[in-house]
Amino acid sequence: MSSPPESTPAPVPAPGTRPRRATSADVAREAGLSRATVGYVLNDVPHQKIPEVTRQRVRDAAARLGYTPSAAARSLRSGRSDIVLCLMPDWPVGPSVLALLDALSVRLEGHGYTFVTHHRSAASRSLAETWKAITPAVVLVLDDLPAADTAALAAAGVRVVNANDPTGELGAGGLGAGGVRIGRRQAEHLWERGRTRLGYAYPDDPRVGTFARPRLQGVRDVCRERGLAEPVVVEVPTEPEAADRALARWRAAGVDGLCAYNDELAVAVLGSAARTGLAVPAELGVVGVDDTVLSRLVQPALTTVAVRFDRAAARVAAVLAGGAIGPLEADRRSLPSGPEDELRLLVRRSS
Amino acid sequence: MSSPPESTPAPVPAPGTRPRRATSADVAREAGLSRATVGYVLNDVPHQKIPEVTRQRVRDAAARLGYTPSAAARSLRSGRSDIVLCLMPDWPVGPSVLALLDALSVRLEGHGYTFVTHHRSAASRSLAETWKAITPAVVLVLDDLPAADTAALAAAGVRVVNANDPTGELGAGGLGAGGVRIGRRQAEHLWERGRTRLGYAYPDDPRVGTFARPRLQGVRDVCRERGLAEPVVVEVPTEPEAADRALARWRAAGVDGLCAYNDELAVAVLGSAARTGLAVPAELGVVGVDDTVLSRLVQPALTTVAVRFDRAAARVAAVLAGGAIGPLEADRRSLPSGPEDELRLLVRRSS
DNA sequence: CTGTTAGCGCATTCAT
DNA sequence: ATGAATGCGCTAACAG
Repeated sequence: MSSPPESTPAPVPAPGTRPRRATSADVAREAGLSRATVGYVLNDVPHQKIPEVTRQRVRDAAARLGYTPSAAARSLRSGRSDIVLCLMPDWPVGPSVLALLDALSVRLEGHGYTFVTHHRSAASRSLAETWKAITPAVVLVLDDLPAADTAALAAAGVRVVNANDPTGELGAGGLGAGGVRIGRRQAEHLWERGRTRLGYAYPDDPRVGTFARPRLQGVRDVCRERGLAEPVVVEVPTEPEAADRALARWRAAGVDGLCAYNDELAVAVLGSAARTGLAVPAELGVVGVDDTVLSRLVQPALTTVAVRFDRAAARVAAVLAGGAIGPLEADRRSLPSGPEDELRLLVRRSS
Repeated sequence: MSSPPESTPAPVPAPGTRPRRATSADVAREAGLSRATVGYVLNDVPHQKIPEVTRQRVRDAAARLGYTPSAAARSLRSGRSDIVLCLMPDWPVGPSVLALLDALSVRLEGHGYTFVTHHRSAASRSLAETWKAITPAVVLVLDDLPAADTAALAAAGVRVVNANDPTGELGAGGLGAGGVRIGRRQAEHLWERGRTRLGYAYPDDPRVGTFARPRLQGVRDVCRERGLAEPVVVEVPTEPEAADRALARWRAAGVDGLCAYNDELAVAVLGSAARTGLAVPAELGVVGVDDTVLSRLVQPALTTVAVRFDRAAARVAAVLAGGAIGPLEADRRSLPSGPEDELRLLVRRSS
């Protein structure tokens, strides 16, 4: 199979063998220049003064050959690739996060990066294996990372951006506008509708605590500001019976307005209300988060807080791409608006 | 900031500068051997006869230095990386697909691959940019790929596996047990429950046709075999009004058993039934697909077909990892069971 | 000024 | 068990 070294050192690749990808050397040959010159032109190196004619010659040759630099060689040289690796949490992400990923992907492409995600689960091997196989330029972490991994990544010189660290590069807004604002929006809405006793449906899964805590905090803040009593927080596993029990507790406490961690829990409450004959919204107003497709389809249709991912993505991408650019700078650049504009309240029937 | 070249060309990395990653040369030095030997040992090259003592010496040194081969150098040499790239469709994937990805990730890691996904959307740049930046060993395509991209990938020698191509490497089972079986299972169940006139809720989004068509086909097949009339197929956009209209049509046609493309559409129908006062399951039996968390939470709880992703993933991973292994071989190897065992019917209240 | 030579970054593998 | 070559791109130092 291996072709023995021909006596004639043919620079012409054997026709029909395998259409080897064009390399910078090929471009150099085609243009009648050296590989160095090709590199300088194609990378727009400032120190080198190369006349426009030559530049064009190189670019033409590159185009003719369909040249694309080898990512492997490039990252071997530079130590890192153009890849932004997003580490997905091991809990099931909702559609909102997926939408954000889509938007983020487009955004980062605009900055010359390639955006990929890695879904790890409890059974996964060490994270180190993964990022070493990719040598990403940046790692975007959606939930918390084990300290060991954080340290290892830092040691390897990989920039780690944590989407939920208020002290991190993304600032308090974090990803998805920051949970506090979401909770605030829910509570404000219920208050405006005349609800005076709020409840909170908190997720059962400890893994989503990073997201849930700030949201609940937002609700708490509003209650305090408006002079309402503390919200009645109930942890609700995603099971019908659990929802029934939770609903009973809220009823006993006289709750008339309920903020749910997300649409899923909100629907659980809606289902429970239907079973037990509690009238929504007459007796209880319910607000979810995510604008899941289902939130429009359930009966009654669910009022929910949606995150505008196009905006959130723009902000996050700016931070990820601009290494030195802090969140404030980034905001001022590409966004006239802050994280608060990334939220939208969709009022439907359930509130 | 840039450190000028010292007059003393110190082979010792300046302490405290940057803890450069250990290379195979470092291991060689540490073990007092050559880089070649290190390579042979660490890669278990069969032709080379290296005594066990030496092997151990190398392994110890590698462990001591925490050596990990540079992925970049490796793929520069070999022409491809250890990455399996999954191209996500540009339509919103459901939780079932996500679960499969998780399982697949774990599985492929077992085969020495790194599994990453790329979410592209309509606004994305050319796919070529993406895979050239990654040089994956295999590309797993979830929906159809533009012909141009398929050709380009093939030309570059990248293996493309299409999850939904019955003629492809994954065989008729495809990913997720193949849609036909899913539809069959839904219809069989309704038939067993005494439903004699079936309806089908077909998704509105043309992009999911690849998944929807075979599922509907499965329902059709069962109707034919059981001597039932053709199912009443209605395209249902995910909007409440649309669901209402669809439900009206099914009622008019005397439908008493409904198969929905997925849980989402099933819930839409459930919501519509609740609004219009149609009794489920008394007057209409409803079966979804996916076992969404929500399917348990809605009222009435939804009967649904779940895919066992652990099994499906094992099968797919075996095909992806074993280049030469056909689907049949793969099945025989790691799975005593075929794709039909990858399905499970969860009977709840709605049927 | 313009463009070249040469060597680095790492792992793999043939020929010795 | 090893030296040397290979894969490809980047760039400091240098020559025309």
